[in-house]
Amino acid sequence: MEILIAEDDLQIALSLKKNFEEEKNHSIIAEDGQKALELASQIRFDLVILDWRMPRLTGLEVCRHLREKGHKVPIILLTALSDIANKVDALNSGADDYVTKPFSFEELSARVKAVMRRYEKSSDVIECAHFDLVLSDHLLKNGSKSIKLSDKEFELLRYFITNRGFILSKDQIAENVWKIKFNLSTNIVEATIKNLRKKLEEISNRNLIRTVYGEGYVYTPD
Amino acid sequence: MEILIAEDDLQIALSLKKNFEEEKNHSIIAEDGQKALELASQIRFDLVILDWRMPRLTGLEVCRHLREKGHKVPIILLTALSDIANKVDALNSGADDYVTKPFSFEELSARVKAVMRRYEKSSDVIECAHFDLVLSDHLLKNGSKSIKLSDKEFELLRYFITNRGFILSKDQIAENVWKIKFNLSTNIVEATIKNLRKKLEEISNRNLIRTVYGEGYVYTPD
DNA sequence: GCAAATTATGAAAAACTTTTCATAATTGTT
DNA sequence: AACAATTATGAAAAGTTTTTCATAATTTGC
Repeated sequence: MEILIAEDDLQIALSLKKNFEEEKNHSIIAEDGQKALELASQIRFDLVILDWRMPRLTGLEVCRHLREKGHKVPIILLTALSDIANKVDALNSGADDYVTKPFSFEELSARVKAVMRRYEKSSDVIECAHFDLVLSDHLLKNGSKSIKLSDKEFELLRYFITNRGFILSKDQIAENVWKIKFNLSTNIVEATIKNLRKKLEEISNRNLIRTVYGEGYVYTPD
Repeated sequence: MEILIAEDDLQIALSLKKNFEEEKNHSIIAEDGQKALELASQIRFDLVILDWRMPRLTGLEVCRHLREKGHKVPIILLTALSDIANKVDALNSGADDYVTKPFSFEELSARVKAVMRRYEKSSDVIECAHFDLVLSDHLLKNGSKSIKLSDKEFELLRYFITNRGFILSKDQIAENVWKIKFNLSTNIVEATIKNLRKKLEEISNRNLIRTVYGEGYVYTPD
């Protein structure tokens, strides 16, 4: 992992660098805000750690500039200040998290992991028990097979997955997937569920969508 | 937004509920960990707030159980403890964030917003200069409009975006987007570029795909 | 076990997407 | 400016997806 450490206190910066290196991560130190902004604009980092108080540009300013330019890199702010207004500012500036000084490397590391987990989780693939769902490709995948879902099948499955374990009525499904106030004169939900079930069966050899008579359907991944 | 507040101190719980309601959010209070787990398993919440110290099950235990069952709902832990080990535990348990008691509603609210922002934005959206591209929906969006791309248009645009600034030959495009060894007897690339250009023009009022005569096409977002 | 309600399914119809093809417009070269 | 090559475009043809509809199968309560 490539980390940018923006911190003017060289003692802290070097200590962080050493600790990150023990975790097999590579880091680059920027000694002021301006340098940090330049580096982050030129090099692709996996994580940016910004000290709040720095010469030339504060961490908050660097963070805002990066977000304005559309950079999505995970950012953690280090702040020596403990008052609430600043914490609120930090989170509203587009930073993903902040750590209050003084902190142990252990605490920073836990926050880094949490932030990275969030970024990874919100990735393009939802890993389900019996298959992976590739969001941007609308593709069901397992080790050997790969099945393309139609638009409606995909949206239906996504709705089921985000509400796994809950009974979803046909009205609810129609409203959320088809975005129509449900009009009982159609059985489009049943028809699409039939097609989705067929593809889910093909990939998982299971019936993952259970019918609850009179109430609706439940998606149960187990 | 539907919020679950798990907090045994009724005074705190009711104060949170009142504050959330002022922000037009609906909340349900669970007075112990067991209740919280049951509610979260039955009802679909947009956010779960768990007090650390609760009768029957601690917030941490509720959090772990929910994550084990595959629930992806955003979770924020409230902790009265300030020692590092617990903060680390909190983030490693699958919670998205934690707030240390005592806290102001303002601080909790900022954290809620940060957590929700992360869940919503995630990496499902590529923010381009003149529009957003929603990957899973194959949708071009700006403030006012929303245009659906067909599968091929989407894959073509994604290929252009990931290779912005580079001239891409028709052979390259055909090989990467259509996954066919190119067979010069078709003008499918030109045809699809025409349609994609029309939609990009509609959303951005610009010709973002430039033709380089004899060489190919370049996507230039500026 | 029967009747009423509900859900499942195959197939036709309607609506879209993708591809092809013929022709028009543009570009670079001489 | 004229030409040859390349790219753009409208429209038809082929292929998919979405929706509808009629009928079959299943479930629940009596």
